[in-house]
Amino acid sequence: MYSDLNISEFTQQLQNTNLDFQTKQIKKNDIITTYIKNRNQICILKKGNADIIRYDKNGNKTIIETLKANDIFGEVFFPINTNSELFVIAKTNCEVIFFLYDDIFKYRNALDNIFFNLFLNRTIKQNIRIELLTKRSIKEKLLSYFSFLSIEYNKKDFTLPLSYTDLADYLCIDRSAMMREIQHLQKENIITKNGYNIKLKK
Amino acid sequence: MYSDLNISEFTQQLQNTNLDFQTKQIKKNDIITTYIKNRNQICILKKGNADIIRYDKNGNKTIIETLKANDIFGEVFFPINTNSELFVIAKTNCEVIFFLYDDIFKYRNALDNIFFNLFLNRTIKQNIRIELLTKRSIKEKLLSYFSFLSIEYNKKDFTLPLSYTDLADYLCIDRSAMMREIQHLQKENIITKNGYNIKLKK
DNA sequence: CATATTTTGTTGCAAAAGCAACAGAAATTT
DNA sequence: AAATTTCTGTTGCTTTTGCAACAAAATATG
Repeated sequence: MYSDLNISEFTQQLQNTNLDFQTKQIKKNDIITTYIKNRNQICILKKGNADIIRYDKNGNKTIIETLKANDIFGEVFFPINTNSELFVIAKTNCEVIFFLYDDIFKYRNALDNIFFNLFLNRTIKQNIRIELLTKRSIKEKLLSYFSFLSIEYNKKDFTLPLSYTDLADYLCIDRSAMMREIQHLQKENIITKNGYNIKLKK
Repeated sequence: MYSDLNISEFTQQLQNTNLDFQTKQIKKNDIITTYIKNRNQICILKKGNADIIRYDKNGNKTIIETLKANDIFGEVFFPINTNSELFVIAKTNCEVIFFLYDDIFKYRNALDNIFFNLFLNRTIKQNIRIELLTKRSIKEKLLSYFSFLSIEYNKKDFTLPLSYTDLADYLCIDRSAMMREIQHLQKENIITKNGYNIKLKK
């Protein structure tokens, strides 16, 4: 999309640095990687096609992302969440370069690092959004959102940073249907609510 | 999230470069920017909160992204689509730094540029995904997806790069409901379909 | 501080989407 | 090339979600 990418040239450049990386061949239908908290892997798909997928408790498969040659992926980009294990599956035979975030980070200067981090934070934020939007019901969307807030604030009770009207717009659902679902969550004793204050009861 | 961001330090560093940028104060509820094709703006929100929003033809507002201090945004990250004009609205008084992609790009060396582009392409890809997932109905999700393929291939007819089963997983919808909707699109004469071949009739 | 505007909370009803099931086609494996 | 597996196409039924509407509460504005 933006400018020319030449991964094989890039790979050659890599050889001339001290940057640690590994290249692997992966067979069709095999697992390229699973996202593991704190490993902070960054991968580049050099050849082939792959999917980042998740199965939820109802057995629904979600394709989180489809990957093709030159795509970058890895748990660095994904805020790992207890409820979901992510797999990257080779759809065809693949060639993959594996890095660690910290190794790449060392290779950058001060001004670059700021941009690097702004990009990284942006992509993590987008992934949170995608994680919410891929949930199949209003209830799951809400619970995932509350769970993210709970992790962010490191508390079981927190104040919504959004009005309910805005929250519905953010989750792309009908506000009245959302309010109904919040009532259900209270009746089922999963949350308590007091104005914008939400408490997760588990 | 990853490492320490210090935007005011960053701003000072910027003063010592020849990088072109502008800083503006924007009042609450004012429009910070609209996304305009080919302007390739990159912005950093230095202070305040803002939303990236879209109104669809039914008047549904969608919050595409919520922005807070240190967040990066701009049309560089968004594949602009004829159906949707995006606005960035200040939720509080804001201070914003404006750059152009090309100016920032000049400031980077060869190895960096590859990573820079990989990041950029990744974020664009995520935005496409978010764009699809924020659509309110199966019909709109399908039409948006077809529209993206049509733009990517630069043709009104194209072959799906996914099975129908996978497409449903990608769009997070039920396969049978999706097939039913594809039938409707054919009956309404909006598309023709022959196996994995789709033609947009407009 | 009185008035206007926006947001919340709620409901009955309509529409959309999901679920289950299965036959036939296509693709893959042995 | 036969057998197995996966995918498509379809349908009736159920559940979920959206829509419309409105009163009460909260917030913003002159």
